[in-house]
Amino acid sequence: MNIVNPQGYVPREPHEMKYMPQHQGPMTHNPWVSIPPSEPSHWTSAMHPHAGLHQDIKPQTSDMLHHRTPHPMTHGWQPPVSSPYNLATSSNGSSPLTHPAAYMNGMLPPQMHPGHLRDFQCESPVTPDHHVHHDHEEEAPTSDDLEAFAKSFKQRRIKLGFTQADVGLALGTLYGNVFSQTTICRFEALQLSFKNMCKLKPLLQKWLEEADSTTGSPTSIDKIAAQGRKRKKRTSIEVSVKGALEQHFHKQPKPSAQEITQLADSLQLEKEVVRVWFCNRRQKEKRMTPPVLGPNGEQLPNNASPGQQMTPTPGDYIQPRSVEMPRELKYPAFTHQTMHGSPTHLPSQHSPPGPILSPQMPTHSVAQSLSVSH
DNA sequence: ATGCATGAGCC
DNA sequence: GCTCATGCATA
Repeated sequence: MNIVNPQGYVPREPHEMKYMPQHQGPMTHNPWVSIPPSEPSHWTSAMHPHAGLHQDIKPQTSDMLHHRTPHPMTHGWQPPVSSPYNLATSSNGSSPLTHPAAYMNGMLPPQMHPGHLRDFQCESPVTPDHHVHHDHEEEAPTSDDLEAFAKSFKQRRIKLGFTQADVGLALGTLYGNVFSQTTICRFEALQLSFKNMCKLKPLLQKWLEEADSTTGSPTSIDKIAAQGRKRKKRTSIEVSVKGALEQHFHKQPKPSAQEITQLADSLQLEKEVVRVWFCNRRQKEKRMTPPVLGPNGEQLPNNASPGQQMTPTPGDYIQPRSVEMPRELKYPAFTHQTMHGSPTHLPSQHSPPGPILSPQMPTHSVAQSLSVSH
């Protein structure tokens, strides 16, 4: 009763098209709708495990810029009408949303490496020869820095009249790395991993500088609509079922394949759904983990300190990639409440039954170390 | 703003 | 199969 689409991908309702690019072809509808379900029981993998145009795979380089329709729109950018912001706070009547794009055509600032953001290290975000003395340190932001930056970023972004989506897009045209509204949103809300925050900060910082120095968006709005891949329709898990999952999560954050199968079976969910749920739950845990603050307010790496890890079992995954915390190590002091300027809604689903099993200590941290596999 | 999903990289 | 970065779709 809890699953929305028991049989896999479901054709999307047309009305769901949220943000359609203004100048998109009239029939650029949901890609996956039109694709004939050759595999009724499976959503994606069956289709084309490897198409060349996955939009998920970030178009690292600026090639996406070149896909753009060649219209000479220097001013083609139109303020997102849907955005409550654009008109909002432009104190000066001058609309900031127009501007001759200086280096919008895929030119990448020297310091950016479009293709290798993943390799970015918080420790060395910039090349040594690029030691500018901005009033912002790009070398190794502390979580305080990040928090402050994120906050001011959001503020200024709004002032300038841009939406999160605008920014994400602009990053694409400017540096060749497009990001979604989601990501920008999470950045502002500090809901990314520390490392990820570090990675994005310089980009956003740069954008910000651009944005308010030019008072406009150098962007050409171009949405490379999602194309190609078919995406499974989001499964909606019933509250009660979620409760059950949560419960299991507390007992066992990393259930074995068999346990998953079992659980899936008893909850009448697809195994994959359950597996993914746990993955996501763990991921979420990592960022929502209560700031395990030390006595003086110092924080402890709730991110499962790789350094101090005792004996990782094969099944236990210990951040292989550089996830080194900066000296300050203050990572997720980030909590939804702290950051979100709007105390408007505290996600009810977000407050997990924390106090249920472990009133005494951070369960997850422990769980993280306790490898459960096998 | 966030839940569920995808895919790369790694083990 | 896991983590992690990221995003579509949706509440």
